[in-house]
Amino acid sequence: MGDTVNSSASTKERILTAAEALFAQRGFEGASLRQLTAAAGVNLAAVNYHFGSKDNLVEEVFKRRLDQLNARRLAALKQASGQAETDLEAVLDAFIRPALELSHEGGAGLFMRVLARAFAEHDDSLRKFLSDNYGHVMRQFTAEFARLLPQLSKEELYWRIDLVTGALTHAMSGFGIIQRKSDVSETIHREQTIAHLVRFSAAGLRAP
Amino acid sequence: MGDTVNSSASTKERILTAAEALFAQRGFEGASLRQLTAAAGVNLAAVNYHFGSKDNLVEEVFKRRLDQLNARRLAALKQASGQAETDLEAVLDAFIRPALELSHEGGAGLFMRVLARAFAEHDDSLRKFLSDNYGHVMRQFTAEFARLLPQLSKEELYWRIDLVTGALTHAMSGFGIIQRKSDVSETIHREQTIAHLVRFSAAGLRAP
DNA sequence: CATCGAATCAAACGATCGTTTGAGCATACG
DNA sequence: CGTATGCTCAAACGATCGTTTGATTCGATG
Repeated sequence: MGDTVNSSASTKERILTAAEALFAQRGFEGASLRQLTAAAGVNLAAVNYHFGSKDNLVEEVFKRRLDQLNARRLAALKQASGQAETDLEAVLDAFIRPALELSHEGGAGLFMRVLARAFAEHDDSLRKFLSDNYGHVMRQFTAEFARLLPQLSKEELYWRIDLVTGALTHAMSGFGIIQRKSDVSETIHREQTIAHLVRFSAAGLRAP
Repeated sequence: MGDTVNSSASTKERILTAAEALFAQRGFEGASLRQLTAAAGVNLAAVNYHFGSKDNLVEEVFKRRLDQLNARRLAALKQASGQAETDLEAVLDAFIRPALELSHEGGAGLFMRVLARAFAEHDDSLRKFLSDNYGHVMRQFTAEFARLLPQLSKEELYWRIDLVTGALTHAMSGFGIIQRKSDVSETIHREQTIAHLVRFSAAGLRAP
């Protein structure tokens, strides 16, 4: 296993990139700072020097990608809801596409596995962290869904959005039975995944 | 934090029960044998004596619950598909209900968080393990879904079952925004969860 | 050129990890 | 009674963990 980082990047960037990939592979506790710094090609002490602690590094890895995801989702939602006739599929696409795009790009493109793992870690401090960094985006999407699905009660709507999130997280984690075939490009596979998710979710949201 | 185990159970049982709860809380690598044996009220060496290694213990924890889940799902499917007119909702109930029941009972009732975490861990050996222990059950459900949804191509069907699994896993992990309110009993909350999952999934499976 | 501060380095720190050891205890069997 | 067997126990093993230290390097600044 060779280095996976661009040696021209700054030490901080190289640590973040290597950490993202290694956390996705081995988990937060399973990935040691020695493995991490070796993969990044930096000194062991660099993590504590630049980030203070391993926990802070974990938080920075999250923040970096969550900020991207939030920004792309909001931009996509703004465009979708700006149309003359906004439809449910367009809003779902704005919700789903940025997440899947981020899970296939950037460094080793493994951030979403990290996120899926974090979902399973499931402690309250993480819940609060995600709520603080995610809440306003989810509220905007929820409002748009509520406008498009006026027949649903608030509780019913929350439930269904939650289930859409579950299906999306599962698809992003790459754990499902569906594996990309070698004769299908990654881009095409992603588009198929998005199409399946949007169709399935739209029907689920519209359920009688 | 006091002991959480019945002191009358055998050492092996007490280890399994404590391990299930602690793995769910702290993860497989985060939960140490010293925490685990202390919670179980047994000696540190007891794990290696009875299970050989920590890895074997993890596997036993999985096997114990997966066997239960498989048996209940197959029994429920047999009953559902034995009806004169089997409908999609009944098969989905047979798929979903045993999983949610198991996630709310047994020891601290936390096994499904362990499973959800394992989904996120996501390495190939685990995939193979789950495939070996899960495969025949999933094949039976898939066959029944295929009979009830003849308009779907095989690939389309696999995709949608996978998304149902994602929604179910997410709901089981308890991470969603929906929290049980204190004035709702656990049983009622579970029934509501099942109802939402079945309705959402049925619509998703039937999507045009 | 001299000096200062940021960055990097090898080395070591104490803590904790999974596992092993060998003695001690209890019950069952001849 | 003597011994064999299954189990529990305190203690220790080496390995690895995150973190800290103090020296060293290096470019920028006065």
